[in-house]
Amino acid sequence: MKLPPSASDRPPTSVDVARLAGVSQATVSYVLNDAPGVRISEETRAKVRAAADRLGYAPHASARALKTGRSDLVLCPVPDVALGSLFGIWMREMTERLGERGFRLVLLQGDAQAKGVAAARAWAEWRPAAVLVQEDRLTRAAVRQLHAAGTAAVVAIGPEPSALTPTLVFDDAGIGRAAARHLIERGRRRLAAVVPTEPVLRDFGERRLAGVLTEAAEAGGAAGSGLAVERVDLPFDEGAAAAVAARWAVSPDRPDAVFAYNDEYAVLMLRALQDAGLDVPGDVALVGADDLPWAALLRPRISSVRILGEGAAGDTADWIAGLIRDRERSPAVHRALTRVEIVPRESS
Amino acid sequence: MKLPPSASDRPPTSVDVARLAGVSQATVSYVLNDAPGVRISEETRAKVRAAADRLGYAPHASARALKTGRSDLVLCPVPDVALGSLFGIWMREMTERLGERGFRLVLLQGDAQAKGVAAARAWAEWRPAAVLVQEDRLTRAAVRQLHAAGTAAVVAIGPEPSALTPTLVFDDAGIGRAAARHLIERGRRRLAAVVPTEPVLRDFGERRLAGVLTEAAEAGGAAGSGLAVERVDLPFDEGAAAAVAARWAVSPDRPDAVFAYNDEYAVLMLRALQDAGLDVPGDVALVGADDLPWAALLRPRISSVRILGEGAAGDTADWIAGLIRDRERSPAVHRALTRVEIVPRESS
DNA sequence: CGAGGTTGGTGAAACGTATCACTTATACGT
DNA sequence: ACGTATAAGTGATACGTTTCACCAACCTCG
Repeated sequence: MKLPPSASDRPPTSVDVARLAGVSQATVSYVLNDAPGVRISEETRAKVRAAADRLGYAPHASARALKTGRSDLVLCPVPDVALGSLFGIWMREMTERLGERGFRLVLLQGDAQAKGVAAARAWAEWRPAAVLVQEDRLTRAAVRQLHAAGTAAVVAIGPEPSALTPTLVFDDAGIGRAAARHLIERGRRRLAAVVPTEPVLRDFGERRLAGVLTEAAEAGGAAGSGLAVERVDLPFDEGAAAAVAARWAVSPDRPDAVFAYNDEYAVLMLRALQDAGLDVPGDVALVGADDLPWAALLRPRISSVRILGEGAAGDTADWIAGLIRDRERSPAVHRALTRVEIVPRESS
Repeated sequence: MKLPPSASDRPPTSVDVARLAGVSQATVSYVLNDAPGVRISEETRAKVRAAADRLGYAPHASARALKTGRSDLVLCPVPDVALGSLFGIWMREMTERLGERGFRLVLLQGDAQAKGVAAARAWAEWRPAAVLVQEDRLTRAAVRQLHAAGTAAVVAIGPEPSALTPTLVFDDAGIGRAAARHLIERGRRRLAAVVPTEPVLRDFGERRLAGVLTEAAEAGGAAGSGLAVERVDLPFDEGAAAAVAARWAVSPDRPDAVFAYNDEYAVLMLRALQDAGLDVPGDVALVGADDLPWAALLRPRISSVRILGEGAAGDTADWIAGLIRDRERSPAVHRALTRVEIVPRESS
């Protein structure tokens, strides 16, 4: 393959394409963008496309963003890329669905500490169409900064609707509810819920615990009580888990069921409970969450709450696209990943 | 907090800042960029900065990129965000280190199928300073396309130096070597190495297997042989693993040690081996990799190869920055994550 | 045969920034 | 007092697009 006769060493521009095709630069723009309501003959279109191809022309996104005043970027600053496989699946699908609607989802990470208006200013520099960000990293000033910089949609991600801006609600409480319902149906009455102490996970843990409490309260009213919920704050540490298990081993009113936040904490609790001489599920039932593939391989196989991520991203992408188009006339709340189901196995 | 008296609803520009500060737009640019070799009084600098602050001015990154011809973006198209925690740690550190050098690392995902020149054209649109991408998604035409669009550094990520462009070598073979060395030192002679059949993981698996083979060959020469390595292609499926274990259970020359690719495959093999009546580590030793926290909690606790990610990113960031500055005079190969160590536990 | 519509384009003006080439005012050396 | 050096800053241009306002043919029809 020969190099096209490049007039210079600078990247080819639409002017170069126009020159090669023998048309004006405006025509190139119209053709390559398939501009609606513009009449260009098929013959000319073919010439332009051929010229663009020959030159390996790639439009200058920055020039376009400058001219139009906004980019097709949807920024998503994340605290940590490895937030779990569920997040990865959701992200991949969101990327695809937003792409179909003309947007490009981009992950920023690293500036986990950057919050508020300083972070907002950094995000605003690329004039994104939308910013998707964890609710607790937003302030009123940050939202205003982003809007002032032309960001059409500032979307908070959190467990409940934000007062500041439209919110994408991830229903972590529903995970706790599903776990609790399952355990109660199996006849368990004294539930424990693990809340991780790690910075990022704690907030999710709180919500999952809240779901357990909600479900227990409802079932308690219906089934005539006897229901109790114990909260267990736990770092991912074998010693800490062992201490909890040791306490339970000698306690007459120990929990007969544990919702362990997720499958990783479930294996932590499993080990501790077994080491303390407690049988799972005989003495204590155990439920994790996220349905990680390897959790089904343990002894006993661990029951888990599965979150159904597939297919839901299309609606969310539509919501975000709508928000970008017209923030006023779009619903301020969208719920994602609401479909959860228990996968019962040997541990409960 | 009151809104600054915004003259319009458009985002503030450097001209607005200049007007408010009573200076020219050029001065604003010089001050806010700390331009070297330009003499501006401290008094004026203060005025400009105050005005920018009052207006909530955020520079228009696209306008800057258009003017300067290049952006500070380092694009990293990844097939899947949840590539494992190690990748996450490495990414976070790279983001930080590149940030210190004036670059912004950005993750693109989703277009996993996009390869070659079409993908390159899409990446080139933002005129990134560098593109970091899995080696197998590059072609000669793609590299040329990116360079033609002004990308200073096209970096391949792969197990060995690419012929096309500078390469960031991730030494997966070293992981296999470390596992094999450990097992051989423990007196094992008939090794098996698991290679996942999943699309993304297979390539890594091949490299880890290659490391096992290398180490076995070297040790075989020294220790007087008897060493054998069996390759096990395995999907993450309990039935498939059980079939392998069942075959081994009745085989006189079954492996006495398995390197399971990673900790997840290790638990898959562990379950299958135990179900087949084989003792771990009595009959078969087992080693995983990635040192996931929960793998240490199984029965038996699983030995693992740990990759030391911390601290190595600074050198890599320097290398990439050097590549961007002067591609010709920079080394064409950089090795990352070369420090691995075995974490021996009960399973080996 | 000329008014008016349609087809197929073109010219030129921004968008917000960086930066080169100047300009003005003051200080300095003799 | 004169020329020169320096400090402090300004004016204007160009980067590559999109898009608005035109324009030249050609066709149609009374």
